[in-house]
Amino acid sequence: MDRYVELLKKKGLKITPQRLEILRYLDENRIHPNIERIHSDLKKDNPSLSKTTVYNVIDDLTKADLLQVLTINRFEILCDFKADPHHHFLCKECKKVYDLDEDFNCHLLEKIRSEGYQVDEVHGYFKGTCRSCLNKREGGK
Amino acid sequence: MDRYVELLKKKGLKITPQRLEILRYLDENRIHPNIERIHSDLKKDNPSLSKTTVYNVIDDLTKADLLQVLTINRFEILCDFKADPHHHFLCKECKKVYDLDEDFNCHLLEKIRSEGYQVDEVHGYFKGTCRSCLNKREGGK
DNA sequence: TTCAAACTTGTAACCATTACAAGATAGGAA
DNA sequence: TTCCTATCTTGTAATGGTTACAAGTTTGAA
Repeated sequence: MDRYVELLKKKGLKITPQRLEILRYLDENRIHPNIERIHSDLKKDNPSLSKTTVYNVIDDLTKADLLQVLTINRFEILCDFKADPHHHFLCKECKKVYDLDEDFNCHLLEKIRSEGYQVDEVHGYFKGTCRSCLNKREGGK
Repeated sequence: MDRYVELLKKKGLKITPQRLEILRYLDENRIHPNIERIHSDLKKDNPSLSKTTVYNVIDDLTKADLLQVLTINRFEILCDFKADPHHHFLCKECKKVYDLDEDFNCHLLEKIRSEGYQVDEVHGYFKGTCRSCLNKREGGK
């Protein structure tokens, strides 16, 4: 059985071509695309795809914990296929968002849990300038 | 000299009553208010205060590194008087944002710096349920 | 095969944020 | 102190991403 069909079934969601396409797209394109990007890319193969559907599907899949939505900046919603939880680096020059695969070894998390908070999500957003943009600056001198 | 006048002067910003009021308000009310809340609270003493001014001042003060803007959720901009950098916990039930004063002891930060990234900001957003809401649940049983 | 619930689509509405222009203010220079 | 210009504040209008809605379609269980 198709990997994405299985994911949807496991969550009790109906199998639709739109959901499968969006899941596959996000799994195969780990570029943290915004809604506009997802819509315009998938429209190429499915011209009738509505932007409203992209919003709806992203909502459904996020609620089902198959995706996560990044709020790393206030200008757009970025979508991220959620395999393992991981953190993110936003380059303020080229606006690219990089995955940080390693977990931060986090004392604070244990501490706030011990204080009685129930922690469901941990988002680490690092912002600055990526190596590629730093190199360009050097080169430009 | 007034503390807030000093802050603005240090950053080369003009001293205006609106900027002073907003700075003072955010310093004295560490509740991570959104634009609407800041505007409606300050309007009480200054009825002519425009919401556009609130937006402008928040922008200016953020650029001057006197404030930070939280993008902990995608529904609103929350403003935070920036003393020391610190992280945040969002309770998904009562929507309150708590300050986490302790730094997370972060290996990942050192690691990505060592890989050549220039890191200017670290935002830690923890989400879940706060103790107060957990207690209410227990009590409600 | 049937059928109700759920999903997709397009359009219209919403509303937070931004753009803009006119008037007011701050603060350095004379 | 007065003047003058750059900057700031204000209200209104425009923008554009997101959501609401209703009609038509599809899914999947019976």
